[in-house]
Parts: sequence; structure tokens; C-alpha cells
Amino acid sequence: MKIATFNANSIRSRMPILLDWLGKNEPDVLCVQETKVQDHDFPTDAFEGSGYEVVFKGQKKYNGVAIFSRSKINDVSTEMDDAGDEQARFIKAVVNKITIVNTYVPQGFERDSEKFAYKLDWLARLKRYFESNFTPDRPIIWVGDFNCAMDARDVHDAERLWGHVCYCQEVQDAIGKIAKWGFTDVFRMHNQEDKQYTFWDYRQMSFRRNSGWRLDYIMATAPMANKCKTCQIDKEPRGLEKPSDHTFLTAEFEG
DNA sequence: ATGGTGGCACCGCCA
Repeated sequence: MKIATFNANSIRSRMPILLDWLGKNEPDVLCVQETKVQDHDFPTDAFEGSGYEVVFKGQKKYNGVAIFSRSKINDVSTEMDDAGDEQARFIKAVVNKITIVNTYVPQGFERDSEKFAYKLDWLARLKRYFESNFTPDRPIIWVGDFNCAMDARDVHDAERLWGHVCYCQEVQDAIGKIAKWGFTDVFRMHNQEDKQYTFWDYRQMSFRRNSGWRLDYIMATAPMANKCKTCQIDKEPRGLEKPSDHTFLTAEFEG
């Protein structure tokens, strides 16, 4: 079973990249974040005949998540709790009896902002979601754009960036607590190197300088982590006419 | 050099 994740930054703009990548890589499941499309405008027609089923939760302009699967998708939910907050950052589905949780963690703007407080609260809610709905002996994959670099290897300038909303103690702790509940970062399980980035800020032409961040993750509970054979970052250029600031991350599991 | 681009939906917000 091959599972991949990709922050699209508008799925409609990345359709050529997405369809091409699906055709070449044939993952069983692809989780997408920042689809930036309302549900009634989701480009379902474009995937007719692709062999993929898709479920999604979007809203106008921002956020939005989707799960593509070659096998039947069951038990979809688009909210982690009953807080009634509709930011379209969470979608869960079951595929081949494996629970897939796809999240677009809030970015947080600045550390003294309301948005940052929301980010921390959102992550605390996600922790409660896992605690109250599952036990870590179940096969669960949690993937997405976590907007968090977990250690110095995951950023291009650890000294300067320490304290950034995507590289600071509070967010590392919030994600760390969820990981401690029962998740393994399967990329790190297979690769200890630094500079293994999944995101480059296009405001700073950072791709050509490799001024990146590792913000995208595939996390697995023990029964799945034990079966994880590889986890790789896609290094191919991601489109020429229109850049995409994140790349694909893929993990392969036995069975 | 403290900026810069890109996407969406508007006349700014978010990353």
C-alpha cells in the first residue's frame, strides 16, 4: 500500500501536475491539502477514468482537504469534533480497513496573534480526537501539511528561524504530544539526513537556493509503522508554467 | 537588502 501527501495550493491550478503525478506514481491513496475550492466546484470530472475515487471538504478561497483512493473509501468524516468550526482542514476516511487522517494544520501567522493561539488549540483538539476515538494499536495513518518543522534538520537556517510559527517549541510540543500518543514519523524512520525539505517559500525564490522546510509528514501507528518499507520525498521539478511550493511525500507499506 | 510571488476572489487575505 502506497500512501502520498501533497499540498496543492489550489487543486484546480495544479490539475496537470496532479494528474501527471498520479499516472506516473500510482499511489493507492493520495491526500491533498489547500485545495482552495468549494465542494460544488471540486473538479471531480477530471478524475473520471483515472481509477481514483475522491472525497473532499472545502470552502471558499482557503484551506480544503481531499483524499483520493484506488480502493473503496468508507466512513468519511470532515470534522474532528463538534466544535462546529468550519475551516476545512480535516478529513478522515477508512481504506482497506486502515484509517487515514488528512490534516492541513493552521499556519499561525505570528506567535503573538490570534491565529497562532488557534493553531495550538486546533492541535490540542486533534490530540483529543485521536485519544477519544482510537487506540494506538489500530492501523492509522495521519498525514498532511503540519506547518511544523520538528527539529533543526528540517529547516534551512535553524538559528535564524527558531521562534517562527512553523519552528518553535509550542508547536513542536503540540505535535510531539500527538506523536507520543502513538505515531511514528516514517520519513525519519528511514532517513536521518538534514535538508530533506518538502516546502520552499516561493516569495523568496527559495527553491533554487534550497531554502526549504520539512513541513509535510506521514505518521503511522505501530502496526503500520512496522510495515513501512520506504518513505521518500519527490525530487522532480513540480511544474514549469506554474510553480507549486510543496512537493509530494510518499510512503510504502507492506500488504 | 527585512523585499520579493502566487492564488483566490474581490477592491484584501492568506501563505
